Parts: sequence; structure tokens; C-alpha cells
Amino acid sequence: MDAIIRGFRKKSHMQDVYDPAAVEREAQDFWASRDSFRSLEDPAKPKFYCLSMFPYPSGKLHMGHVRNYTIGDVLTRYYRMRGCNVLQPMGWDAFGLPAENAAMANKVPPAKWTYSNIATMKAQLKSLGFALDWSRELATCRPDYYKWNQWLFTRLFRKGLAYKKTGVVNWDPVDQTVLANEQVIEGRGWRTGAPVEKREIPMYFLRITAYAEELLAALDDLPGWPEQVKLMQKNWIGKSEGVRIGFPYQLNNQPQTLWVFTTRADTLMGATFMAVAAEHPIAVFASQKDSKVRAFVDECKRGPAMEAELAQIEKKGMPTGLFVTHPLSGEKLPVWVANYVLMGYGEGAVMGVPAHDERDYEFALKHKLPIKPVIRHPLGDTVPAPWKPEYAEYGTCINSGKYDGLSYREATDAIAADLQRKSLGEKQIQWRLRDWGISRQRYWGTPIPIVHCPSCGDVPVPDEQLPVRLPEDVVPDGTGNPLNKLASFVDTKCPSCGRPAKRETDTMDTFVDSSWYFVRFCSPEVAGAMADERADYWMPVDQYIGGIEHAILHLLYSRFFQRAMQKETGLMRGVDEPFTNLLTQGMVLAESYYTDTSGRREWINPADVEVVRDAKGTIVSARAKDGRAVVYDGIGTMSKSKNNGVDPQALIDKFGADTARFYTMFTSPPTSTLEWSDASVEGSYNFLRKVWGFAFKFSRATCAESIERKIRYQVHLELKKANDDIVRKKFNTVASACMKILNAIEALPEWDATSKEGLSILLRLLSPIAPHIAHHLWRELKFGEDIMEAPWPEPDPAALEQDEVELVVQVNGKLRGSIRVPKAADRAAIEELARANPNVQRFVAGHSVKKVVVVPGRLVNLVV
RNA sequence: GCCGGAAUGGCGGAACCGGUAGACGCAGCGGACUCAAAAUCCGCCGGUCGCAAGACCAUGAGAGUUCGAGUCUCUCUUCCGGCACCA
Repeated sequence: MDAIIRGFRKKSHMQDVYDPAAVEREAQDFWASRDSFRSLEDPAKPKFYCLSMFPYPSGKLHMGHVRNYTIGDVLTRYYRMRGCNVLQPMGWDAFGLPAENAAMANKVPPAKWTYSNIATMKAQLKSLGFALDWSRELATCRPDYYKWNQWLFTRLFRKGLAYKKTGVVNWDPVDQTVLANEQVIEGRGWRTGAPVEKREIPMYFLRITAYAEELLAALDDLPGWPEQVKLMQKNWIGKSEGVRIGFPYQLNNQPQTLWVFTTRADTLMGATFMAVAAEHPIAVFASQKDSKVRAFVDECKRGPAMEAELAQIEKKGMPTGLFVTHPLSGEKLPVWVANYVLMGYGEGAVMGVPAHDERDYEFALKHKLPIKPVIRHPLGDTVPAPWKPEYAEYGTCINSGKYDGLSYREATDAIAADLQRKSLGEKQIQWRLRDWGISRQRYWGTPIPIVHCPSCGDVPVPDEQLPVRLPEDVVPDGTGNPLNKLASFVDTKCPSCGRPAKRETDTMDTFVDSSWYFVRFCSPEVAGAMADERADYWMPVDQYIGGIEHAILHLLYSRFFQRAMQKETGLMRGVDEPFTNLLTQGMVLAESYYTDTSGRREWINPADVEVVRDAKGTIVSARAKDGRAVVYDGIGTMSKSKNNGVDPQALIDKFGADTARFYTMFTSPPTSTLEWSDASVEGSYNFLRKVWGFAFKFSRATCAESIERKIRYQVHLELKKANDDIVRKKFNTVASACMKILNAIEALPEWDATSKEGLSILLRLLSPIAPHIAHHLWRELKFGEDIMEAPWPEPDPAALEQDEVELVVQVNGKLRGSIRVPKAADRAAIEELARANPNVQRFVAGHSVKKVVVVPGRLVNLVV
């Protein structure tokens, strides 16, 4: 009988059981049939370009993607209901190293692997119900996309903003191949285990330093960016004002000058030695004469190329046997080679002032070099060991001859002026930012459009020959770039003289691809240009969302490209900054567990672990589903190696997309790390079921006309807070506001106008987060045809009116009671009521009240 | 090492401006319903003391500013992100 009734209900009424799969299919079909997410340029409406960082097509979506794209979708749907013309596109950051690794492992060309991953991940994105305009889909590995990487590169090349010089790479001597930093494990090649060497090879660079000043200054005009990101970019660009100082010396009886840059020219009189990088010409010269120096220089070259490692290795040095002359005192100073001096920054040489620089101090102690204090610091005039940070502070000059008594600023000015008269120095601005090396000795990337001609040199490929196509049927084997072995690719004619020439086989850094995709989305199919006037309509991106790990490189490169594109395309005039608002989402973390029975760790997926808790809920032990005891290894990023990844697909299959979306929004604020918990997912599922159950009961009830004022106040108060929070992107509290509203209207003894209004508010508030269920219930309850077309709910000021307010009463800042006072009560009346409170009297008795602090609407504090 | 963050009950988190610390949820405990279980519903739920009213302690540690500090300042600890070829 039950079955008959159910079958009947299915036709005429909504079902009592929440079936996410059916609800989501139906909603997605509805949107597809209407092409609901197609965005067209409409000057009549305010535009809102909402963009999440596009994914690398690694195979399957991971939880980080779900989180990222849900954040973007919540904003997209919210601004759409607010009446904006919203664009939310999606594409694929499709070039990169993992495709080559997969190709080697599976003997499948990277192109095939990549396109297949794109298909899988696209289906997953669709199942999550994101309001994406798929008509604008792009993949960076397609020639119609990367053609414009090449086009822009040739423009920059002709202007000198792209140029060739040598750069340092990791070299695997066994595989005869260049390794990415990621492929160097503890100084060894990941496949061969061979010690990795540094190697200098010719590469192409983009002159981002030409924009350093602009990229720095414009950070002040980005109020929509997190301060921490702007600060990181500022420090990365690293503008420092200082003095370039020359130290003369003789080499083969020729006068030479060793140049250094320093921000502490005021300490010049305290310089007791010089230190140069292993690649510095002086070091190279000395190593030719002295085998010990040579051995040391070689050792430095074998050392790490990565700055993080370089900064942590033991500081070592070796005297070159050469001396330079102090430009002001005429003293002879020894020149050392040191492994901590970077060739890439400044002049590749520094002056050693041990008394006032910590690193120089340690170096001088170790190598018994003189330490000469020349600045009066807070602890005095001498610098006894151990090092104290005060030694590096600014102060007046001492032991500095004519500069004695001068301040930092005065001494810097005077010394710079004196050096300038001798042509041995001048004030200079130095940047930490280096030019962007884009050459990669790899196959799966954009070919660099240069032809090497024996007579014409490096010739950029002319526009009519673009794109330089990447052959798509190649399987790399890990030994160098396969393009080198492809005569059909390499052999060509010089575009300039027509004689036989060779193509450049290096490809571009994939950061080039991702530095302008946001512009391509505006006019993705335009064949004759990077973009067209539609970019003028959509750009800049109003809201950009992505991981904090991109805070520096990707975002800085994109800012640089935006400026370069403006100049080269003539489009987007006045749009210097590509991203008006930036949200950096936190990582998704999970617990990890392992068994250690045979001495080797076997990682057990958290989904297969059962934890045992004590009465308070503290984890006391855990075991795998097969009964083996497991060890809890703490919480960390989801990774293959620790087998602690949570597959979003399993989650969607079990609970539906709405639960996956609601959970990721509810459980953490978007910018914080999210610690995965299966139990909490069920809580989110339960809430959606409760919404469903309530709507079901409501749909069959008759509604009174009455209004329950107290409940309505609660609903509108929560709505008011939620509307503030959604703009602040605190979606976790928006989700909890949905729960609170449901709790409030559920508490009503019978359905009335308050429940109906509350439910209507609840569904609209919920719709950006869990759009399928909101869409379905909105229609079932006959609130409208399409919830996306409904107006966003606004709190009714009348509902928020209150006659009385509750005030907290404190004595000496400690909570002692509370009072209810009429809204219009004045200070005196409030104070009187506060003093009348019995518990307050206990604490005031025997003391005199010295001061009364009244914070309207909040509290009264009696100070005794 | 350098640059940038973070730390609040058993857990995720809330507290927007310096003004009731712990909203909302999870887990747990107790109860109702049930032959039983599931589902659902009701209640409790930071610690110590207390019959209770309530008091005291408590936001990683230590200091400071303030009538009042999770929030501001300084020092420290631990963890996370980035460091230029992972994306």
C-alpha cells in the first residue's frame, strides 16, 4: 500500500524523501535547456566577471577544486540575483610537466592524456552544478590559444622586452636533461639518483624588471586585495635604495673596479673584506690561478640552485688571494669567494662589514677577519661576541674620520657624494625582482617562436607563420627535449633570408599561459587577435579566487602581462590591474594514518579507518576496517604519498553535489585551511534533509495569515547578518544563518505567514550554496519559476524594530548581570537600572563608583 | 635562512568597530518513540569549586596598553604557504 501511495504522490505532490541525485539531475537539465549560464555583453546591466583559477587537468577533481569553484559559484549566483550581468568561465591550464611524466609512465602522448583528463574533469564540474559559461571554454594547449603566447612574445622580443641571456638550470648528467626543482630530491635526479649539477644555458627572459616601479606602486591602488598578498608582492619586488660602490684593483696590470651595492653605505668605513659569488669574474679569474679556489668554486657550482636550500647551507668562503682598495681609506681589503653571495642579485659581490651585519659577523669570526665598529648602537661602541641585533641598528658614525657624528642619512649622503667625485659610486635603486626566465627544455609547452639562422641570428617568427605548432603525437622518454630529435620540427627556413635554419626547441614556462587566460575568456573564439573589444566590456576581473600559493608568481606575472597586453593590443585602456578583488582560499587538509607492522609504513585512507573515542570524544585509538591497528600521523595536505585524499566524486555519489558544496562552505571560512571530516559532511547532509522535510510538511499544510513577531525578528536579524557576511565572503556564517533561520521557523507552533516568508528567505539565501535543492523546492512550493530570477532577500526594517534592548552590566570590566531597558532610555536611567541589579549591588557595596562607561545598545561598566 | 600567515571546548568554527568568549554544526552523554535497531524528537555538553545562587580560571606561552583585550603593542613557541623550473 505504501508503494501505491508513494507512486501516486510522485505524480501530484513532492516526495517526502530527499533524493539528491534526482533533484540535481532535474535542476541541471532545467539550466541546460535554458542555457542559463551563457553570458552576453549587456551594457545596460552592471557587469561582474567572477573567475576562479583554472585547473591543471591532472585527472580528477580534488577537494581543493571543489572548494575553489564553489566559492566562485556562490559569488556568481549571488551577484546574478543582485541583478548583475555575471560572467563565470572555465578553462584548462593544459601544458605542464605532469603530462610528460604520465606519458613516460603510460607510453601515451601528453596531448591524448591531457584531453582525456579534460573530458573527465569537465563532467565532474558539470555534476557539481556550477553556473559556468561553457561556451567560452579554452585549453592552453590548443594552437588557437598558444598562438597568442607566441604573438605577444614576438612583439616583446622586437621591443627588447624579451631577450636572451644565460640562466642557471638543474642538470642531470645521466639522463642528459634539465630537471625542474621538483624533480631534484635531496640534490639528486629523481629518476637517476645522480647528483644534480648547476649549469648555465642560454634562455629567453621577459623584462618584468622594466615594470618593477609600476608593479610596486600600483599595489597601493588595490584595496580589494588582501594586505598579506600585497605585502608579499612588495617584498618580492624588493625596492631598496642604496649606493653602488666601486673598489679599485689591478688585474694583469690593468685597472679594474669591483662594484657592490649596499643599503648601508654609512658603514663603508667598517668594511674589512669583500665577498663575491662563485660565478663572479673575479672568482673565475682566481680559480684559474689557484687550484684551491678552483675546487671551492666547483663545489659551489655543485651546490643547490634553489634559493631556499642555498639560504640554509653552511656559509663557506675561500680567499682569492686578490685585494681591492677601499675607495675612501685606501686600505687593502681581501677578496673572498663565498657561497652565500648570489650572482643574480645586485652586482654578485658584497662588501663585508662584520661589525654591523650578522652574516658578515659570523663570516669574520670564522675566518678571523678584522671586525671594525663604525656605528654607535644602543649597546655602545664595541661589538663583543656573540652577535646582537642591536649592532645592525642605525646610529651615528664613529671611527669613521670625517664622517664621525653623522646620522645614517647624513653619512650616506656624504659618502655617496665623496664617491661620486672619485667616480667610484653613486646612489642607486636596487630591485630584488629578477627578469622572468621563460625557456623550458621540455616538450609539452608553447614553442618559443624563434628561428636560429646562421646569418641573421635569432629571428622572431613572423605573424603569418604563427602559430608554431607543437606536434601532438610525441611520447617523451625523459632524456632531454624530444623536439630536438624531430627534424620535421627543427629544420626550417629563415623567415628573414630564406636560407636553412633551425627552430628554437625550448618551450615556454606554463606561467605564460596562465598570465592572460582571463582576457581570452572575454572573446575566446576570435581568430585574428589575442582579444577583441569584448575584453573592454568584461575586464578587469571583478572577483578572482584561488590558492594562496599563487600569491606571488602567478599574480605578479598576470599584472605584468596585463600592462604588456594593453600596449600591444590597444585594448583595455585604463585597466592596468587585471583583478580588482582577490580572494585567496585556504588549503584542504586531511588526517593521515599508517600501519607499521612490517617496519614499512603502509598508509591507510582515512575513509577506511575507524576511530575509537572516549566518553568526551577524544580519539584514544584507531584501527583500519580490516582490524589492523593504525597510527595517527596528524593532519596535512591531501597527497598520494600519504593516501589521505578524499575523492569528491565519492562524496557526490553518496550525498549529492549540494552536500559537497554546502559542507565546503559551512565548515571553514574560505580563506582558512579546511580540515576534512567525514562526520561533518553528514551533518551538512542532515541539514539539507531537514530543509527538504520542512518544505515537504509545509507544502501540505494550510497557512494562517498571522505573524509571529519574535520569530520574524530572528529571521530578519539572521538575514541582515547573512547579507553582510556574503559580501565579506564569510560563507560559513551564511550557511549557519540558513540553519538558524530553519531552527527559528521550525520552532513555530503552527505554520503562518512568518513560516512562509522565512522559508522563502531561507531558500534564496541557500540557493548560491546549494542551488539544486533550492531550485527544486522553490518551484515545488510555487514561489516562482526560477529562483535565480528571484530578487535577493532584504531584511525588513520594521521586523528589526525593538522596544527594549538588553544591556550587559559589568563591574570593573567583569560581567555581573544584565538589564532590559527601553530603547530610548537615557544614560541616567540606564545607570540607575544597572545599580539596582542585585548582583551588581553585591560587588559595588562598600566601594565608591569612580566612573561609569555606557556603550549604547551593548553594556554598562561601573568602575569602583 | 628570508618573506607572508595561523593558533579559541573532544572537533570544525562564531564573536564584523576593543564591549556578554564558545553562535551554528559535528562528536559525545541522558531521555522519548520502538520487541529491537535505524530514523526522528527532547534535554545536557570548556574547566575547577558549590546543594544552589553564584564565584574563580580559561582564546598557543609570557609581558604591556585600557574602565574593559580572543581582538591592539612587544617577545617567544609550534604549525602552514612562498622562495623564481610543481601548478
